[in-house]
Amino acid sequence: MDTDLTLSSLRDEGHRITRVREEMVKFFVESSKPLSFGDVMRALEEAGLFVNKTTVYRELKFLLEYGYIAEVYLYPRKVYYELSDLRHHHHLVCEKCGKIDNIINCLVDRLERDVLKRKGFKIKRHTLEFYGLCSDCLERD
Amino acid sequence: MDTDLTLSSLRDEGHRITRVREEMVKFFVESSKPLSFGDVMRALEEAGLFVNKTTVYRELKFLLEYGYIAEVYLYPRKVYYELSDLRHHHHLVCEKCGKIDNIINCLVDRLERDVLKRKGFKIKRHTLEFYGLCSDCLERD
DNA sequence: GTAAGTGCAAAGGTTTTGCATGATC
DNA sequence: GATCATGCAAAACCTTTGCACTTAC
Repeated sequence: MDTDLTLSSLRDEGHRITRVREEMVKFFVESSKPLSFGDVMRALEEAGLFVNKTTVYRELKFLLEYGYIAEVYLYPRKVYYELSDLRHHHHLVCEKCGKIDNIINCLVDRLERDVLKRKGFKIKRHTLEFYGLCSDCLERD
Repeated sequence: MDTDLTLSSLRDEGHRITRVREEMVKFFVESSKPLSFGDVMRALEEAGLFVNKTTVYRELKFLLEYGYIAEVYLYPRKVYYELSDLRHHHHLVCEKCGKIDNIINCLVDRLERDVLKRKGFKIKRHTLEFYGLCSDCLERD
């Protein structure tokens, strides 16, 4: 999804396009990794938009509510947000530098059928996060 | 690990065994699922121990610090704790009733070798959580 | 007796709410 | 101009800290 398409979609659904909304959508579309509340605040400031934190919290909630972004919970105890229409993927979290990367291959589907059979649990979705050392930190070791 | 062994281990490491510590260790040993801060508070009250929340937070921190329990982050935005010496496993979280169950088979190891090869990311650990409907909620549907 | 655990109150951090003002359509 | 977005202050919520008191060893 690109920024303009997303904004059109928002407009079509009857939502207003404010400066903050526009910038935040842009950040999410252009980001290759999940963004925290702080990441968004910082990005807005860097774009010259000095917005109140309440507004950012409300906008995140808005984008969540209308399904444009999704929440991701990563160690240590932090909430991140990312576009919800990304291809199903998982995260690589470097435990040294904190860098987050995505991997888009998911081999868990087979497991899911197995779990339903063994536990009678109908899986609707899953999260899979890997923690370790990114290639940069591996080299520096 | 059983309760007495864990308490002996704590004693051997020079830690004191208080009533709160003893009960909390017991809860964790006997629980088949991760416990939240609130779960622990409630369990203590049910055992007739009306303990200050500060004490519970401190005890959780203590058990974490000495590696007796580990943190688990589950939707929606909640921290849980579980024994850290459990066999490697994953969680089944029912999105309707909130019940949490464990599954002890992990087929992700193969994936990890793959990720190192493709991304140069050295995986040290991973978390895998399944969200869906437990067998009880499936039946009631 | 000493070191560690506990309770209470207060402080920190993060997220939400209420209400008056401002912007978008 | 009606509705939605925003800023500010205050509240709510969760977790931690400081300090005096108590308990385990």
